[in-house]
Amino acid sequence: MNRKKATIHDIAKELNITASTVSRALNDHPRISDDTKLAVTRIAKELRYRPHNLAAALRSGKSNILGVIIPVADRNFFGSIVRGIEEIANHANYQVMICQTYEDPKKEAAAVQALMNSRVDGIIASLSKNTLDFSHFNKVIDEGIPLVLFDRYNDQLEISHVVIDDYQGAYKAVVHLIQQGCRRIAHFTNVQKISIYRERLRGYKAALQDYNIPFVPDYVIESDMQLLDGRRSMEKLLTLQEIPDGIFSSSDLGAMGALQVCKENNINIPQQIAIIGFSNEPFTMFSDPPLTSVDQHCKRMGNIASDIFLEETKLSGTEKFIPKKVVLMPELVIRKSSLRKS
Amino acid sequence: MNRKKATIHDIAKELNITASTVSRALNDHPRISDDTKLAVTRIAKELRYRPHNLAAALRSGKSNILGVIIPVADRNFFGSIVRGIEEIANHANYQVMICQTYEDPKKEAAAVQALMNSRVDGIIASLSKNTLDFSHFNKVIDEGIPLVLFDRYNDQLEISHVVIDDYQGAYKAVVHLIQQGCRRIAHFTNVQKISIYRERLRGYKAALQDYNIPFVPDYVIESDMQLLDGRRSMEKLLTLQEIPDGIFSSSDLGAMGALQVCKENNINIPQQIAIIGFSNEPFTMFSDPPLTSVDQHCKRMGNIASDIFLEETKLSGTEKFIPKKVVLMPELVIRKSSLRKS
DNA sequence: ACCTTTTCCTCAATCGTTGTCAGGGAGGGA
DNA sequence: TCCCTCCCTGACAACGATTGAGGAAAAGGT
Repeated sequence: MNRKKATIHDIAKELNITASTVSRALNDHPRISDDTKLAVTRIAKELRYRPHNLAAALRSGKSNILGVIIPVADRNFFGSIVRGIEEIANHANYQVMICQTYEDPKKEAAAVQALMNSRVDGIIASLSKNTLDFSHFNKVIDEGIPLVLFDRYNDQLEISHVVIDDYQGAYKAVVHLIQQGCRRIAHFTNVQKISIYRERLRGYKAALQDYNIPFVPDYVIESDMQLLDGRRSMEKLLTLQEIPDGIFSSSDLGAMGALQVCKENNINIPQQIAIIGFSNEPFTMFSDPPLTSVDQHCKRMGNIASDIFLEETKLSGTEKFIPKKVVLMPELVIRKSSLRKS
Repeated sequence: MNRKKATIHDIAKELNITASTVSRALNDHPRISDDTKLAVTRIAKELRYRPHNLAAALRSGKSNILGVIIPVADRNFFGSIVRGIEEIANHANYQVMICQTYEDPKKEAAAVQALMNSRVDGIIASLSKNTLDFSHFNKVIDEGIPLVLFDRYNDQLEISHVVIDDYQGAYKAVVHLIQQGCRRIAHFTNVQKISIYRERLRGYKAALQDYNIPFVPDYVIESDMQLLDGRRSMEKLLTLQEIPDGIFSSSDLGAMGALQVCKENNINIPQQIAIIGFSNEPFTMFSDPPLTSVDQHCKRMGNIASDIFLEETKLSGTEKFIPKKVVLMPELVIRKSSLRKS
């Protein structure tokens, strides 16, 4: 019977008042008497009234939707981020709209456009690995829509962002290796397009220097750092005259690949070669030996990104917010793959 | 300068035509001349016109938003599902809106409500573990909004859903154990509220029966099947007079816990005890020995859920769709934790 | 009794698009 | 020449909510 949904007009008619009053009553407007508010909410319940977010959004210019752009949803890191974002956003009464870029800059631009068309109140995003042209993000800024980037960032941009201190993370990891007695430390890194990998490399070099360990170019191997890449990189290392006695990989998968190859060659980990990964993916704790890794506090990163968005939203309208940068200190999670002395 | 966004009216004014015509031109309406279409798109680009999805949604009653409800985003299973859903939905021009329930039925009901208020065109959801009251889902059905459940399902409902054949998955796993020579096979399961665990238990029992292996109640252990639960369960098993020689766990984490305890007790895996998990989480391939597990084809499940949604959307309006059930055959991924004979 | 304040509510416009209905102009057939 | 189509476009009213301005009634002060 009640096929059609009830609107504020229906409530208004029922009570012989206007829709305006109903609207204000429902929004707890101070200049509406408690009596009417009560009556309105009562009838609203009776008629099973449900607010029409779209209509409200259209009129008010506020959709209460937060757009999130991630490379892929099925990686622990991004899943955790999404969780962290949603946790906070939801409490502030925002719905989260998700887009995946699959690391494709074109899809990234399309996602931005789609979210803008949906009139999201803000966007939280992580750059795709291959993004070089950032004009789609500038559009967002130009429109005055709060934008927060996380993890992957580019210094050309002046946008709020939350990242971890990749430099420190790498530094800590390498220092730990040194303290465990490693002197020939290799490093797996990605092509140097994206700042996080540059920073980690920088941290790696700095640690070596601080401990007077010579930097050996042959020990730095570039790849995509997936499992297979890690294996190949390790195999390459094994052909050197001076085989490394420690590896700091910028990805956990890369580290795992190396670990597998070492085991297959009966190389003792950590005694002969100590290994450290990056990201603290869930699988790191289950390998044998468990893999030491650098934790990025993913969920927290998501929380903070949401917080920044909310802040900027609040400020919005007054004047343009100055970009805010939050740097989280990563945490070295020490496990057996790097622990020589117990 | 162009602070305000261009609307179809702006385009119309520019060309001395009406907004209706512009709208039709942009939507490639057949009764608009190619000339006007061209002119419109040209001016549209010039004015940087961007469609206002909300306005269109309000008017047309179609938001092109698909709601997704999952327990949590930071678990591989659900991340993959989300990815699978978005992949398809995005191609069909839908945006995906995400809600997490954290396994809380109240949050689940709230999520349904929120999505309905956002006038999503459909909802894809997985039940929270503790949901017993399904009225919020019935509301969705009553409103005629396509609803698709995945993985976790309840037979009280008559709703389209896509699940894997948990019975077969379990059956295959246990048969594999038997073929590897196991005769005393234990099973880790969850409390029996949710059908997937009941089905797996059923498959377990059936396999035993088919191979004339007696069912030993002591070998079935109920828990939440997290890592620690798995450990405790294994410890419990080790106190029995007849220690099992095979374990089929309904979760990978549970299996991992058992595996850890076995290794700590110098029990050879798989020779003394063979172990199989369920879900084929990423970490299963990295443990030592790698863990045999049952793959659920998560991403594919997401794809199919999206497909069903799209189908129902197409049918919608004609008559009510009959609920569709898709059952995926799970795949036993055999790794060393269960492989005795090479 | 009169004027001022408060308190509470109504009016009407508006957000950007789309669907319906009607109409103008060109072209063809008789 | 007239009428009938066929194409294309215009006009207008929704969709459901919010918002600012304005006004009636009640309350308060002198």
